[in-house]
Amino acid sequence: MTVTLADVAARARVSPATVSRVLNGNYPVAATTRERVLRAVDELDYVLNGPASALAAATSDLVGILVNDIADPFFGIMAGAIQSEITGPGGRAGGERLGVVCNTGGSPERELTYLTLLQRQRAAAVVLTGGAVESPEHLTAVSAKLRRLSEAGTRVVLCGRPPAPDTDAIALTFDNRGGGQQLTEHLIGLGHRRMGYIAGPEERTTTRHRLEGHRAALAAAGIEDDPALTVHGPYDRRSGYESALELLRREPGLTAVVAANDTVALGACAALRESGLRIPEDVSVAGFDDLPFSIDAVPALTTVRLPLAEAGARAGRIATGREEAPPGGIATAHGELMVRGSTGAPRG
Amino acid sequence: MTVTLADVAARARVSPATVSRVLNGNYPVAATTRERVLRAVDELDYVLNGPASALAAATSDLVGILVNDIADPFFGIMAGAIQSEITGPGGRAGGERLGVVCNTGGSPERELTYLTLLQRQRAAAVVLTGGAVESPEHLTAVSAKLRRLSEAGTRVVLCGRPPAPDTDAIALTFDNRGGGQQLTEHLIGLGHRRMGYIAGPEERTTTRHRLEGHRAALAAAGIEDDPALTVHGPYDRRSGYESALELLRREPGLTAVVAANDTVALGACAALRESGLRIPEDVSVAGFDDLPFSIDAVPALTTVRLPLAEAGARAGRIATGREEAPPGGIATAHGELMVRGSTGAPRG
DNA sequence: CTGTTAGCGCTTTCAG
DNA sequence: CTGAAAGCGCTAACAG
Repeated sequence: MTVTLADVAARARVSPATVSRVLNGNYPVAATTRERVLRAVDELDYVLNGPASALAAATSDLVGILVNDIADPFFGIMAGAIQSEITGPGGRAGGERLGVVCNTGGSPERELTYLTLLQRQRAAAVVLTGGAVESPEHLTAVSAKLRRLSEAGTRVVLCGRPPAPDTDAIALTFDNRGGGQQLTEHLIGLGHRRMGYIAGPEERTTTRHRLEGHRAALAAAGIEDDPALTVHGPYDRRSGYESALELLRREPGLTAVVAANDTVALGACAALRESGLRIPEDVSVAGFDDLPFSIDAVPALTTVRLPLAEAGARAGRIATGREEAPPGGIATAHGELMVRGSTGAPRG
Repeated sequence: MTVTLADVAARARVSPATVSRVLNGNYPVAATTRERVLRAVDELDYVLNGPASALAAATSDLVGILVNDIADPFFGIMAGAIQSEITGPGGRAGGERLGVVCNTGGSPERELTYLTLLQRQRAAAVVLTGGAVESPEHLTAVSAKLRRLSEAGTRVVLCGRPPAPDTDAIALTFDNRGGGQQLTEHLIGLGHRRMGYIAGPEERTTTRHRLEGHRAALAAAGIEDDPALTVHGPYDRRSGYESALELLRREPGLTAVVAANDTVALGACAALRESGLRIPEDVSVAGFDDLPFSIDAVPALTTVRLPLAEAGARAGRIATGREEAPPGGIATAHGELMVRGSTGAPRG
């Protein structure tokens, strides 16, 4: 029914082994033989059977990319960069790898499920993006899974995620702490003293690191860190909107709002505006990530640019073995402060 | 080295077939035997070999989702909805399907490549999202590929994409033409007569349909369709920015700009603002899609909301056989006009 | 309800 | 440089 490698072999009048060799291109084959085989492949419209090939070779051309939220450009940009480095010539059979992105929705269970699914597929590599959940059980469960994957020959790369202790995973992290600190220092430099902070979900590393940077800046400037001025919520617009309102309620004298990321910042802007406050005259607002839409906010958002695409591309290359792992298996990329219209000196 | 089904069988003191049966859960097995097997699986930390299983069963648990641009929330929202309906219990082995998204970058070649890769993996289903490229060669190539996939038992679903003639593909399309028409009718109703149109890439169906709707509205109102007032470009912010400038150059008397989608509209807004024009007092602006950020534009964007998540979820269910295909294999979802602050009556 | 027996289609030594 | 043969790990009849 469906065309198999044996059919191709018959048509090209060679053995199946030879066909396999030309398809995989990893073994010397006479030019004329190769051509004959290729012609037969073409004429029969043959497509290699991936599962059979993966079974025999004990590894597949699949590369999994895990993201927390596929609808969020933060992950979309990284995933796109990773995938474009992965897909293309260089895989085993037929020379093509299959880079696929899996959406965990931020759920630790789904992350584990996907990891198992990819392990089951004997994936060639797995790239995990975005902050990790810090619950101890999940951390050990993920580490164990990653170790098992490594043992089975799957390359594991973390992109924009802190290193996983006790694993062979290569980590390309972002300096969220440093970025957060820079941002708050900028605000302090403008004269702000009463600043609200809209943080991400409590248990994520990204949240914690950005917040730590913020607090480090406050401490360095001798500003008291009032716990009432920090509110946690998901990384979405709605959280920004509601948290900004809550902060205003708690401290009407606020002169600036620092948000966990750009999306949250946009929500905060909406809330402030609806409360009759001007940005930045009455309240300054800052975000994080510098996603494409941030420059279109009115006023344009002050934020910290993260090299999302660059890190993703590098992760993709490392995952496919086309680039060396960084020394020690860890590399840190720094953010760049982008000062724009949404921050200014406080009133009075 | 790695644990196989035979190891589990040995430990549970049953035959490999029995282990397979409890794992696939598609065959009666005594409760006590099942339990014994499950325990062995657990103790051995056994993970099914996907390729072997797929080879033997002649189908895999992979479901591919093709998107044009993974960094664009338009696709992210659809892909997320599709994937969440796909992943989860219901697959063959171990009860889990692997929904994976593939980023074509809008390139017809990469689309075909991914399709071949998925065919090679014996994917259970494939969902293609977003507008298709209309070049005749590509159209026939894709149709041929989809036919081949269907023949091999892969379910094919199109989501937000026009039907593919001569294939068995189920199509869930959007009424882009109707949406475009409504939007322009709204502008005409406000009194606009000189409107610029920033269209998407020339060869895509989505572009053509939205433009046709716009023109239909013009024609119905007896407004001449000046070709100079339509500019084509990619579906990105930059195109919106530059095209708006170009339109202004061609027709300084413009009172409204209709954009191919929200992202383009945002770019246009930036250009207008920088040209010293107020929105909507001097120029009205409208988008399409109603992506989450559109409500945060200042002023909020008038646009057409498309049921992205709903369509994606349905596509996911159809792809996994949990929902009937619509009659005739085609269903059309309509957009909803969202009138917001970015459109108003023209000057004078 | 459970075991036995053939493969699924490819890769990979091992010989030539 | 090419062929023959032995599986890879699982599923699916077919018996029992």
